[in-house]
Amino acid sequence: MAGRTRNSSSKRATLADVARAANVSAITVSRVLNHPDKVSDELKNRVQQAIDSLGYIPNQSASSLASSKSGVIGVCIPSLSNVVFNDVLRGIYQVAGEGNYKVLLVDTHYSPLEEEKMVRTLLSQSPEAMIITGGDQTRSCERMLSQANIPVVQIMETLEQPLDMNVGFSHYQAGYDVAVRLLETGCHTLGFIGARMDTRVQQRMNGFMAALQERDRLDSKLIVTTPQPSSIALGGELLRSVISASGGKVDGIFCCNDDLAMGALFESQRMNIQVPSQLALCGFNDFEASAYINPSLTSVHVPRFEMGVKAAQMILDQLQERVPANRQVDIGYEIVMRQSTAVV
Amino acid sequence: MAGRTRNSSSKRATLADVARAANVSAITVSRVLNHPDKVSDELKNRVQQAIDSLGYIPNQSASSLASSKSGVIGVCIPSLSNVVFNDVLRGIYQVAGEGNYKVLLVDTHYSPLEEEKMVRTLLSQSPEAMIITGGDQTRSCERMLSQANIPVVQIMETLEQPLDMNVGFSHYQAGYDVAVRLLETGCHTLGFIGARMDTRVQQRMNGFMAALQERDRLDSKLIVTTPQPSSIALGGELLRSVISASGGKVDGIFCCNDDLAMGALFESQRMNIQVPSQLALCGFNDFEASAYINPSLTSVHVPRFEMGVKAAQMILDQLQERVPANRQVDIGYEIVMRQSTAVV
DNA sequence: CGGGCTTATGATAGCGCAAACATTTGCGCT
DNA sequence: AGCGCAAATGTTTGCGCTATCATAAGCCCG
Repeated sequence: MAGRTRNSSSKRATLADVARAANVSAITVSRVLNHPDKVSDELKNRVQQAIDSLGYIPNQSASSLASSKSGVIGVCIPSLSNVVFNDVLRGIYQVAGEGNYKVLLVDTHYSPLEEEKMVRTLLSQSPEAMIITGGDQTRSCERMLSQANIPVVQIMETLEQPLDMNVGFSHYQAGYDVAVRLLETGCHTLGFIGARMDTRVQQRMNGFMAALQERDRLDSKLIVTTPQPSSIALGGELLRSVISASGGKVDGIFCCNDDLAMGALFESQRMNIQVPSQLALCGFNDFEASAYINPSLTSVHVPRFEMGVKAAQMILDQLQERVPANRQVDIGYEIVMRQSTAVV
Repeated sequence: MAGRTRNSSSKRATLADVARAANVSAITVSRVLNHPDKVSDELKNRVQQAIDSLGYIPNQSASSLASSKSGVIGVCIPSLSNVVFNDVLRGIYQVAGEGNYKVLLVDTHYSPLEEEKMVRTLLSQSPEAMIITGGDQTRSCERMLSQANIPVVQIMETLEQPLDMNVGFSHYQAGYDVAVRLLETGCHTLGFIGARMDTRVQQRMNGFMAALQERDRLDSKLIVTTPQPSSIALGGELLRSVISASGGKVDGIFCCNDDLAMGALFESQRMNIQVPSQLALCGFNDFEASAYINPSLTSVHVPRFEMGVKAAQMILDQLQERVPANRQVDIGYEIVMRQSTAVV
C-alpha cells in the first residue's frame, strides 16, 4: 500500500484534519470538494493528496446542516414487492444519480397512515424534493409536504389537483378503453378481476364498468375483486370465480394487472378453456413475459421507466431553477393487442 | 383546522422554537423525542402540544451530527431491474423499519468501480451499518468499509473470506447439484445458458460444469453465455444457440435464471419441442410464475426474503450489542422438481 | 431532621461543515 | 507609480441538535 496509512484506530478524518495535513485552511478543502474551480491547481493537488492519504470521506450530516442542502430526494412507493415500481425506480435513480442526488426510498404498504409516518421520516432527512405515489395522502401528510416547501411530484396517475407536480396517466380512461377494445373484438359478456384494489386499480375498474354501463353490457356479478395482494395464484382463483358467477358465459376478462392475467391464462389452460376463442384475456402493465407467453397476452403498456425519468427530471429542473415546461404530464399508455384477444 | 396554524411562510420550526412555545429548555424537547421516560408526564404533554401545533419535524442532520447516530443502513445491490432483489429488499426494509432504521439504497450496475463510488456516497451519510451484495469489491472499497468501523453484511452468496458478516448460499454447489439432478432424470446431453455472467452466475456455471466434467459429460460447446442482461427474449435466443451448437442433440438445459428459462420454454413451444420429453429445462430463483406456467418449471428455490431478514437482523443484533450467534449464515436453497424435467 | 440518595430539568459546549465576510495578492490600465 | 479590480485564500460564525455536566427538587433512612 503506497503512501502513509491512516491511523485506522481513531475516528474518521475531518475537513480540519485534511486541512492540517495539506497546510491550508479548512474552507479551502471544502472548496476543493465543492467548488474546485475556485482553487488554484497547486493547492488542489496538495489537498487531494491529503484527502487520499487520510482516506477522508465528507460528513454529509455536517454539510447538510451547514448548507441546508442534503442532496437527498425522498421517494414513497406503496410496495417493494410490486415489480411495477422497479422500472419507475430505475428511471428515478438514473436521473437522480446523474444529478448527484441520493434517493431515500420508503415503502408505504398501500396505507395512507403508514405513508404519513414515512413522509415524516423522509422530511426529517431534509430532502430537497419528494416523489410520491398517487394522490391518496392524509390531510396531515399533505400539510407536511406543502410546509416542507420543496418540489413534490406525484406519480403513477394523473390527478385533478396535484399537490405540486404530477406525472402519470388516466387509469379510468385506460379501463374504459380496454372495455371498448374487448367489445370490438367480439366479446359479449365481459368480466373484471382485481386484487389489492388500491385507488388506481379502482379507477381502471370504474372506467371499465362505465364503458360497459353506457352500452348496457354491465353485469356487476362479473366484477370480482379482493383486497388481497395480487399474485399469479390469485389470478387462477379469481378466474374460477368469474366463470362460475357467469355460469360459464363470460367470454372476455380484464385483469387488473399482468400477474392476475397470467394466473388466469395458466388456469384456463388447465381447465381446457381456449384463449382467445372461448375466452379473451387482457392484462395491465405489459410485463416482458406477456409478449412471449403462449398465447401472448394482450395488455396495457405503460411507460414506467419514462415516468420515473420524467418525474426526476421535473425535480432537477425545479431545483436548478430551470422552471419545467409543464407541471403536469400525461405520460400515456397503449393497449397492445396480442394473441389472448381475438383479431378484429 | 383546530389549533394555531404555524406561520407557513417562514422556515421550518426548530427544537428551540418548540422549547420556547412550551416554555421549557431545548434539551427537554430533545428528551421528549428521544428519551420520553426521562421526562415528567406534565412536561411531556406540554411539549407534545407545542410540537404538534408548530408541525415540528426534527432535523436529522443536526441530530446525526451531534449524536453520531444517523439511523441509516446503507444497502448496495447490483441492479434495480433484477427482481431477485425485490424480495431481499423487502426483508431488509421490514426488519430495518421495525428497528427504526432508514435504508439508503444504491444500485451498482454490476460494476465494482461503480460500487466503490456508491459506497463512498453511502459512507458520507454515516450509515450505522452496510449491506452489500457479494464479495467482488475493489481493494479501495474494502478499505473504506473496514475503516468505517461499522457492521457490514455481504449477502447473496457464501464467501470464503467475508469482510465482516455474511448471509448467502453456495452458487457453485447449487449448479453442481442441478447437473446431478438433471442427469438423474435421464438427460444425456446437458447444456447451460447464462446471461450477465456476474460472479454468482459464473459460480453456478462452474459448479454445473464441474459435475459434468467429473462424469465425462461436459461438452463446452453447449455452455453458451453472454454478458448482456438477462431477459425472456434472450432466453429464446440462447436456447436456439445451444440447440444448434449441439446439432439438435441437447436434451437438458440449465438456465442461469428463471427469465432465461421461461424464454427457453416459450421458444421450445414455438419450435414444437416437447418439454420435458424432448428437452428438460431447469431455471434458477424460482419465481412465482415458474410454479404456475404450463409445463411448470423446475427451478432452484432460494429463500430471498429470509436472506434479507437475516442480514438485517444480524445488523440489529450487532448494533444493540447483542452479539449475533453466527457471523456467517448459509441460508440454503432447494431444487424444486416440476414438469419441465422428467420424473425419475 | 439532615446526609446522601434518586429524579427531573437546565446551561453549556461542540459535533463538522459552509456561508458570509475579510484579507491578501497579482495584474491591467492610465 | 498608483488606482481599481478580480482571483485566491483565510477567519469567523452558526446551522440544529445532543452529550455532558450542573443544579434543583423530592425522598428515604437511621
